[in-house]
Amino acid sequence: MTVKRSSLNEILKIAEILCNQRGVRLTVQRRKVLELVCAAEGPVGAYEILDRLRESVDNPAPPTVYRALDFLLEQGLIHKLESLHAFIGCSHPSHPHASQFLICSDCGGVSEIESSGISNSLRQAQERTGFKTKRPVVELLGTCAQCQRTAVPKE
Amino acid sequence: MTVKRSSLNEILKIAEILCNQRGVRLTVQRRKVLELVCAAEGPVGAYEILDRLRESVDNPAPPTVYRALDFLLEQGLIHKLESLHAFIGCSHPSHPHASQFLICSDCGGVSEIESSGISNSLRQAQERTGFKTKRPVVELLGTCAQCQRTAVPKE
DNA sequence: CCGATGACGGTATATTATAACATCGGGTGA
DNA sequence: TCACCCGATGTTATAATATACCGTCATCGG
Repeated sequence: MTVKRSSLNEILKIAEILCNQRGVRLTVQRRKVLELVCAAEGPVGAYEILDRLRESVDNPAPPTVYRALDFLLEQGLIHKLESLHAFIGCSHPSHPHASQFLICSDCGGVSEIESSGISNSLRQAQERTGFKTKRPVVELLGTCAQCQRTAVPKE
Repeated sequence: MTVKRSSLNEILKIAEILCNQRGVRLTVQRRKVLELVCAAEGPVGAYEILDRLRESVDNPAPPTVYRALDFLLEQGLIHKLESLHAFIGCSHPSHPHASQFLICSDCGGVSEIESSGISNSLRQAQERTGFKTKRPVVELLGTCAQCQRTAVPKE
């Protein structure tokens, strides 16, 4: 269910191809921001990206980062984690999809899952209500299996 | 599926009872903030609450509002809409539950639904992954049935 | 060449949220 | 009664997140 993360180079190559196919430009900044987001261990905030961008760009300002992030979001190359105000690389950008996120508050780790069960039930709810979803936000905040084992046994 | 919203007085009464049962204090500020959130047409931001609070409190500061909101969230009397940075009264505070929200970007309306299908599929995903959810965030951003009809027919 | 468009730089500021510390008030036990 | 604790509140300042706005530049199609 959990999707394996591709290597950075792989991701960048896919991104390049996708943008070409779609006739949109993966410019230097956009590419750099994508790289920073995907290279990160976990989710990264916009200002964290901004900081890391300082190493390769002269004096970047917030709009620079946000513009790139907006583009990458539109292209489905990254996701925004609303509950964390942070961004994370998409595990499988090649096809459009609705993802769900398991966010561990202990270790900070995030798993992107793509559960057909969840997608189906969401779709059914939409059919019942006539609501048309543009962007689904499904984020489960809690404790991952690993951290549950590591946790203090009693207390 | 959509839950009818109770009247303001009803809500306040229920809140009072619940807090008594739980041995927590629904103080004047907390009650006032709950009232403001529930009286609002749709979701309200913290600073919007702050503004409205000025009418009944001398010179309220952000922490006043956020503290009250935190309390109300803990007690399940309101919900936070992460994707809007806004708060909304809980439609059915009497029992613990996981809600989902349909957020219309056209009219700004929000429906709270409680779909067993969605809950079940989320639970299944948790069982598969061993993840333990403390707080689920399920927000569908899009267009409500009403606004789809109202929308420009072609374009 | 011209005009349109999209990307970018840069400044300022809006918006959302919390840190830190002082105070107050009500209950509890000595 | 008094000392004490603790939860709630007041107050100031600031952190963190996000966008408005405007000018410039490059590219592309006509």
